[in-house]
Amino acid sequence: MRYSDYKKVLKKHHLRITDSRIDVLERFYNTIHALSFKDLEDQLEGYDRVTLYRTLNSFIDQGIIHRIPNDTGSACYGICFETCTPEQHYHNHIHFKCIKCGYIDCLPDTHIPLIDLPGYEIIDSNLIINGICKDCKKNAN
Amino acid sequence: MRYSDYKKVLKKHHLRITDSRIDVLERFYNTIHALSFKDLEDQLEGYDRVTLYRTLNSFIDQGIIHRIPNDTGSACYGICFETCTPEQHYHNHIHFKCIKCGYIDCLPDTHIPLIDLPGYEIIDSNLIINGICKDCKKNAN
DNA sequence: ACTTTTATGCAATATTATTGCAAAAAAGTA
DNA sequence: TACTTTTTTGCAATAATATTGCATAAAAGT
Repeated sequence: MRYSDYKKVLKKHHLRITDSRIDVLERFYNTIHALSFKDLEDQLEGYDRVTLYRTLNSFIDQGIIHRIPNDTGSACYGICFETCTPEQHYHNHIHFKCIKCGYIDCLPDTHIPLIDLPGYEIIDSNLIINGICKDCKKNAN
Repeated sequence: MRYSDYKKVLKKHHLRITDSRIDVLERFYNTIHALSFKDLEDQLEGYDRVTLYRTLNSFIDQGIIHRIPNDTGSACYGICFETCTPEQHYHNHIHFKCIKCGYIDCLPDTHIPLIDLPGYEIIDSNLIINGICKDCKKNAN
């Protein structure tokens, strides 16, 4: 993806073209893992922390990225595949968190099984699977 | 449950009997929802924040409670059903988070469907379903 | 009753996230 | 392009969440 493509993504999601948005977007498109705030902060020196937080929030609001629940306390963010709009996030892929390398990956070809919960109204669901990823299994021996 | 029962729980999990552990345990047994740190702090005045954090951590280590991932950044804790030991947490029930009242509930009679992820080694999984709980549906009209 | 081990409270510090506001940059318009 | 309006940025301050070290207190073991 090139600068002009990132611009298109931002335009499509009704966001102004700014340096930090282009750079953050580039990080998401060129990283196979989900990114934490800290990842972005380390990789994008020069921007104020506040700017990065606001950039992430604008992306979430506009359906460019989604927040991935995490029991460690610090949120992670994954890029949304084609389906999300400013009106609603539509993704129900599984997230995998590797306990060795710590990376969280979106598994785009998976989907969370439908669950029937009588009496409850289900809006969406998050499935995070913990385990050991392919790379870490390979490197184990 | 009475004081003597809470004592038994703590003993079974190799923890000393202290006031804060008894009181925190009581809160978990007498609350149908999962509890956040803030909930406990509000409900158990008189204990230092640090003591409450350490009490929660000792409960997690010993398999009395489990941490529930939460995309808001502040962790929630649910009590473990009979199955957990200091060696390993064994629970794979579904968690339900109501977007109206904000409460997270453990659904003890459910279980997370087994997922097959070729190449990955799965250790455990967390499924959090967001929606509207029975109570809030009832109160809606 | 005494000793050993563990937990608690306090103070300090670290980490993560948000807000207000003036200056800078982007987008819209003539 | 020059000008205006709107939004974004950086800085400083502050809030919210979590951890550590250490002396004292309490629990458990003998």
